[in-house]
Amino acid sequence: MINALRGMKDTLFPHNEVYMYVIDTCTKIARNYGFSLIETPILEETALFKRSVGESSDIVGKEMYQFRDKGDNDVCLRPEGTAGIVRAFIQEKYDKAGLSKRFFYHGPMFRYERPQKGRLRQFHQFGAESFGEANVREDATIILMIKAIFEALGIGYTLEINSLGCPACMPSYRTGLVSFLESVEGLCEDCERRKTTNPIRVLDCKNEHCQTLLQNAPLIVDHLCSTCKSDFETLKSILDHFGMAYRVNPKLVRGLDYYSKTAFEFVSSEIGAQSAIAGGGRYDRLVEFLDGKPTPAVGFAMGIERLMDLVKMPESKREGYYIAALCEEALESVYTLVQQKRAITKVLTSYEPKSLKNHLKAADKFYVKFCVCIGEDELANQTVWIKDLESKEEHHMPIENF
RNA sequence: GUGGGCGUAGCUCAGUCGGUUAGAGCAUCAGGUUGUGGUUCUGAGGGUCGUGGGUUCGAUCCCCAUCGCCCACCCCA
Repeated sequence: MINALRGMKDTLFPHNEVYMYVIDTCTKIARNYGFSLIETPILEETALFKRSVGESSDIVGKEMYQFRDKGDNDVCLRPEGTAGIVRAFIQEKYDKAGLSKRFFYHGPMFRYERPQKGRLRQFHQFGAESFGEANVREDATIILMIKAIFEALGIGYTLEINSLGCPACMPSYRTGLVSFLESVEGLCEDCERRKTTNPIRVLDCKNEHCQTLLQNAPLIVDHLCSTCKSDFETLKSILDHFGMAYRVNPKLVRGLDYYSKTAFEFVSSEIGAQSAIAGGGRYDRLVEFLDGKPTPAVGFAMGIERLMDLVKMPESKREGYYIAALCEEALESVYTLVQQKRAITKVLTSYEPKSLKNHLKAADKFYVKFCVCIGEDELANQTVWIKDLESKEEHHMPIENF
């Protein structure tokens, strides 16, 4: 027997109903915010991710599904959505046109990791990217949009925000932090490694000993330039104004290299260790990193599988018909009726004549609203017998009126 | 890559301190006399006890290996 690859799942009913519900809800809200759908290829040139996500990140370093195709191109299954969209934005020359554009997307992403709760090798994200808008209100808008989505889906969460600074203030903070870290003795192995790869992440270490050593570490929020600082204040005041509760987490670092200024993460406490359900922020420099004209941008992505456990689905309703025969002679007219009715609504049937009791059981299991049967009496009178499975009302009607 | 846990019916799991026909619940199917569902009653089908090897008179149980799944670390959605 051949099974699906590790970390890759089939999605079947009723699980995929939840998936569709999430996508539909997100899509509707994103449209209200002026975003339009973009679809980019799942396979892209490896260089795209190396340059955008960053060589130093784990994603590029060890988690990419990378291979050579038959034309000897170095390609990758996309590990995240933003890079491809930025590529498309530039390829369409929207950067040169100086247009502001808002896109949303959803689909599979691939990372070669050990699967665990809330982590798959093929997983799905819904996300949105806004290009050309430097105003911090756009950052706030995106956070409020996610808030609207989670409220619509009935998902509880907490929001953490941070500012990562900009090219004016981040580099000097970073060197300051690194020299602080150099002065500290006894950091854990991971942190020693992070000192060079991603020093800010040291602040986020879960090792208690490290945390005590880091008590006096400099924090980026205390070293923001005046622009970043006032933007961060504006962001917070907008969130306050709209009743969006948040916690400033000065140690919040987005995993991907391209973020600047606003960084945020929506977290759920109900889904295991992988608790980030949405994350995003501003990435004003990514477009130029990918050879486009400098264009400010901000976006987010949410992990659909992580959401699916939390979604409260609306109650499903009985829908459609079950149409079946009580005797051999009725099979043909049943089959015809079924095909006719399927032009209008959901119809299930049985190819075998069975007892009324069996058909009712089947109809109930399929969760349709009406059970329709044709037997000897109905054939003789050219009628159908129809029962509403909710109200339990039943009656006959002429077959041509059905 | 590193830890820990687990593989017995379609699903969720019992169980055998190693002993003869391996169990339950749910699900499925068939019945409870004439054509009435979601509740109930009766019955049936369905398992090479993950795979391979070893120990033993005898292994689903003990040992080794292997594969797979889950959870956690790392990192992220």
